[in-house]
Amino acid sequence: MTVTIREVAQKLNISITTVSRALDGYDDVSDETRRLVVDTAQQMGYVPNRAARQLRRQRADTIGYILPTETPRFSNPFFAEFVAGLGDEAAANNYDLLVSTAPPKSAAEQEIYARWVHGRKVDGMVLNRLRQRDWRVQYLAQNVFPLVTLQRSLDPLEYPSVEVDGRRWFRALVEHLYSLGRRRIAYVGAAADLVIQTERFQGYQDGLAALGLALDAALVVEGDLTPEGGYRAAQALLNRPVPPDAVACVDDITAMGVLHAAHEMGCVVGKNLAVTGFDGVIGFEHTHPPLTTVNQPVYQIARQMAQMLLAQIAGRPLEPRQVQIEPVLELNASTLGAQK
Amino acid sequence: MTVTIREVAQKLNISITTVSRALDGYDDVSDETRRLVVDTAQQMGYVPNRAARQLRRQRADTIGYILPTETPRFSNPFFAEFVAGLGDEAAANNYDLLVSTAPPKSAAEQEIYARWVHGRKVDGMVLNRLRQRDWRVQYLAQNVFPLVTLQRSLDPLEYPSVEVDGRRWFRALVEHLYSLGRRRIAYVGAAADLVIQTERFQGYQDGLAALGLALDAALVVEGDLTPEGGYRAAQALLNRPVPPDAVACVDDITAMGVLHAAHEMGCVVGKNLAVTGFDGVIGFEHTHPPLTTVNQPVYQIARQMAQMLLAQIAGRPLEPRQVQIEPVLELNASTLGAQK
DNA sequence: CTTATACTCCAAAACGTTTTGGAAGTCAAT
DNA sequence: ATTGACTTCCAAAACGTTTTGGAGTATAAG
Repeated sequence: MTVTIREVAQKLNISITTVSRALDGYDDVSDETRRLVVDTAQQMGYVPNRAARQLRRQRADTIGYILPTETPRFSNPFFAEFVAGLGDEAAANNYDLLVSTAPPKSAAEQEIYARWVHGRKVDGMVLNRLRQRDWRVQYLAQNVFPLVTLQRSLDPLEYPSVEVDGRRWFRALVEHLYSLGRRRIAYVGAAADLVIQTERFQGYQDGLAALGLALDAALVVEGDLTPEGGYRAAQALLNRPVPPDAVACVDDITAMGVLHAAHEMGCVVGKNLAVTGFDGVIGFEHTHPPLTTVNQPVYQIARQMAQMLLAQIAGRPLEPRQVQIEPVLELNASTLGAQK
Repeated sequence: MTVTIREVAQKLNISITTVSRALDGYDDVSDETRRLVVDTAQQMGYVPNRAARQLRRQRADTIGYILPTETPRFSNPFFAEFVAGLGDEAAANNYDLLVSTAPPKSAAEQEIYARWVHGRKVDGMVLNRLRQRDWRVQYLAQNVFPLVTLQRSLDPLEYPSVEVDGRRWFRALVEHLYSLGRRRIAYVGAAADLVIQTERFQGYQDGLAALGLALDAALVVEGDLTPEGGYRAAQALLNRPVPPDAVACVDDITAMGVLHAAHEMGCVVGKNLAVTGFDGVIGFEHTHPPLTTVNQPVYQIARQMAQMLLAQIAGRPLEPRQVQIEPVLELNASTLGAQK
C-alpha cells in the first residue's frame, strides 16, 4: 500500500542506503543523485515509516503531555491554548505531540508514564499543575528523562522550568484592591498541595501584611478551579455576617462563578464588591463586568516550554534553565467599576 | 537502560517467543510458564517497545486529531473537553492520542496528514469543524483510511459520524425567542463554508419561516467563533436604526462577546435584549446573565467518536454508522429575564 | 608509476518486537 | 510398537529504517 524506501531504491537502481542518505542530507551523495532521489521520492509519495525510524534511531520525535482531568467532564480554555502552543512548537520542529488524560496522582496516570517513558513512546514530558511534592518530577528525574515544568515543585531536583511569579503578581492584585479602598479582601483558592495555590495564597498574605491588614480565616475559602467551586465559595462568603468587599480568586474560571453568585445575590460588581481573577484565559474581557486579572501569555509559555524541552532532548545546552515570564496586570471594571 | 524482551527471556532461560506469547495471552503456553513470565516481566519493569511492536504489527495503536487553530492564540474550552474525551476513550482501549495543530485548509495541515497517514503514525483520524466540501474527508476516504467526523460534509462518501441536529435545535432556540415575544431576531454566524454555520443558519431560517417572520439581511452578521467577533457583530447590530430585540449566536463563545457589547451599550440582557448561544461550553451558566443555549455533551460525543473509530480500526462491524446525539435546551436568564 | 585524497556509493548489521511453521515430548488409542 | 492428538515450546524470518565500515573510481600529488 504505502511506498517504502526499498521501492524508491529499486526504481532508481540504487541502494536503499543511498536513498536514505540522500534524503537525510548527508554529503556523501552527489548532487545529481540527490536531486533524482528527492524528486522520485516526492513523486512516488514516499514518507518514511515512523516506527521503523524510531526503532532504529531510538527516539520517537514526540513529546508527551497529560491533561489533568480532575473531573470526568473536563473543560478549561487554559488547556486548549496550552496544548495549541505545545503542538505548534512541536510541529515547527518536526516533532509530534502525544496527549493523554488522567486524574492527577491516579494509577492511570502512573501507568501512562510507565508506558510512555519506558516504552520510549515519547522523548520528553511537559508538566504543569505541579504539586508541592510531585511524584512525576521525581519519577522522571530518577529515570533521567527530559522534562520541563510550568512552575516548580519543592523537590530539590535540577530540571528546567518556565515560571510566572504568582506570589508577586497576586500581591499586586491585592494592593490594587487596597488602593481602591477595599479592606475586607477575601480569597478563593484551590487544593492546598497545588503549587499555584500556595504561591498565590502566599502573595495574598504578603499583600495583606504589607498593607497592615489582618488575615481573617473567615475570608479564605477553598474552591476547585471550576466555576461551580467559585460559585459556592462566593455564596458562602457573601452570607457571612460581615461579608467581604472584595474577592480575589485563584484563577479566572473560579472568578466566573464568583461573578455569577455575586450578581445573583444582588451585588453590583465593581461597586459594592470587587472581584479579581488570575490567568488571562479566553474571554476574561468579556465577562460582566470585564474581569481584572493577571494575564499570562499561555500560548507563548507553552511554546517556550516545548522549545526548552526539545533543546534538552537534542542535547543542546540550555542557557537559562529557568525562564521567567512576565504577565500583565489587566485592570477592568470588575474592580474599577463603571467609570470608563 | 530500558529492559527488553530478550533480557526477560534470558533471565528465565526461555525463548523470546514464549515470553511474547505468554504476555499476549496465547494459549500455547502453560499456566505455570505464563505466571512466571508475567511476574518476572512485571518485576523487571518490562514494557514493550512501541516502535518495534508497531513496526511488526503494522499499526500504531494511536489515533490522531488536529486542533483547528485559526488564530495563533487559540483557546476554546470546547476543544479542551473534546480532547479530554478522545484521550479518555483512547486510553481505556490502550490507544494513544496524537495531537497537532494547524490552521484549517493550510499547507501545514496537509503535511501533517501526509506524515501521519502515509507514515502510518496513526491508525485513524478524528475530524470536526467540517467544511461543506472537506478535503480531509476526501483525502482519507481516497486512501481508505479510518476516520470519524462530528457532523457531515456534503461529500457523497460513506464514512461514520456523530451528529447533533444543529438545524432542528437552532430552530428550537428561535421558537423559544418568539414565544417570549421577540420579533426582530438577529443572527451572528461564522464562516459560510463551515457545516455548523450552514446547519444552524438553516435552522434560524426555518424558525423564521415557520413563525411567519421575514428574513432581514440587516440582522444577519458574520462572526468568527471568538468573543471578539461576537462583540463587534453586536456593536454593529445594536447600532442599526432599528436594532434587534434578540440575538441568536452560532456558538457560546460568540455569545460571550455579544453579552459584553450589549452591557456596554446599556442593554439589559433578558429584558430589552435576549441572547442565545449554542454548544453548552464551560461556564455558560455563569455568564451574566446565565446564557440560554443548546447544551451538547461534548465529552460524551468525543468518547463516542473515539469508540466508533476504534471499532472501525479493529475491523469490528459498526452497527449504526451514524449516531445522533440529543443535546438539551438550557433556558436561562439571558432570554427569560430575571424572573427566577 | 605509485601513492594519497576525495568523492560516491553500498552490503550488511542492527533496532525490539510478533508471527510462522514446525519440533519435541506426553499420553491414549489402536 | 505404532499412530494420532495434544500440549508446550522455539528458531528464524519478517517489519522499514539508519548507521557502520568499507569498496570502488576518479583525480591529484609525489
